[in-house]
Amino acid sequence: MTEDPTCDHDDVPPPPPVCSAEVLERAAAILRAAGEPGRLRLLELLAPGERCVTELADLSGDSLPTVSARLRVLRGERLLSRRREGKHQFYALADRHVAELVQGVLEHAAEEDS
Amino acid sequence: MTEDPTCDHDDVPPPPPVCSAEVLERAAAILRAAGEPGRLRLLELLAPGERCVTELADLSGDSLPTVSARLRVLRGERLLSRRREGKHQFYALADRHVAELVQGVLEHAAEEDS
DNA sequence: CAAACAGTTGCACGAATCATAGATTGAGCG
DNA sequence: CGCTCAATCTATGATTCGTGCAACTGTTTG
Repeated sequence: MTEDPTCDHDDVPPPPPVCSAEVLERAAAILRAAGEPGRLRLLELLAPGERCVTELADLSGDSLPTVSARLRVLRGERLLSRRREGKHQFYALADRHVAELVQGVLEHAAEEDS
Repeated sequence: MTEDPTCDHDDVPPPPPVCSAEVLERAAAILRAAGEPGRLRLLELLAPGERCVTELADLSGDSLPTVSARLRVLRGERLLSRRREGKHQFYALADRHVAELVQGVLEHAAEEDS
């Protein structure tokens, strides 16, 4: 916690960038929401297009309350949008930004499968 | 868990994509590692270039053991690389993929600051 | 070799998280 | 109106996670 890092560096390379704490918290929340296998699978299933909850439960093989809870978290972080049609509730990825994020991490994980 | 989703869909829009469970788990682990404000801040601080642990502790304002633990998690998920020089341990982002991921989420979070 | 500095690790505690089951709301249909 | 299906909400229990404190490893210097 010293003001001078005590490092032998005479040339402190780049200045501290640091972005606001709120943005940091928001970004972390988004990552954490997607950082669970069950929820990430839902995002993957929604990549091609919207789905209703029952479909998602069927495709993922998880119980309906569980899927609903996962969707709730994802929507809470604004990663998903919701649309009502009859007695079905259709979920979809919120925007292209989300789609790219998911696709990016999935690719990266697939590459370094080692 | 019925074979037919019971939805009124006669045209099941796109076929299920689904990627392997291991890849899903890996990707989730990566996201979860970055999905904590403290660790995300470290990633942000490392974006311009490598830093030693003491520097990072000083810049972030957190205790040295805390920073070390955070770095340990990030390196465990292969988000960081480590280099030894004298009695200093230098950490850096593992590859450009990580840098893009961090930058992407940070931008997205900054935009929808609403 | 001993001292000082840079980092790491082990342990315990408090906090947040996730899955399960059961009750509940809400929308269509006979 | 009563029934059924779709989905969400509530409460509980187990687990994981992050941090602080202290002890320890490893490296340089006198």
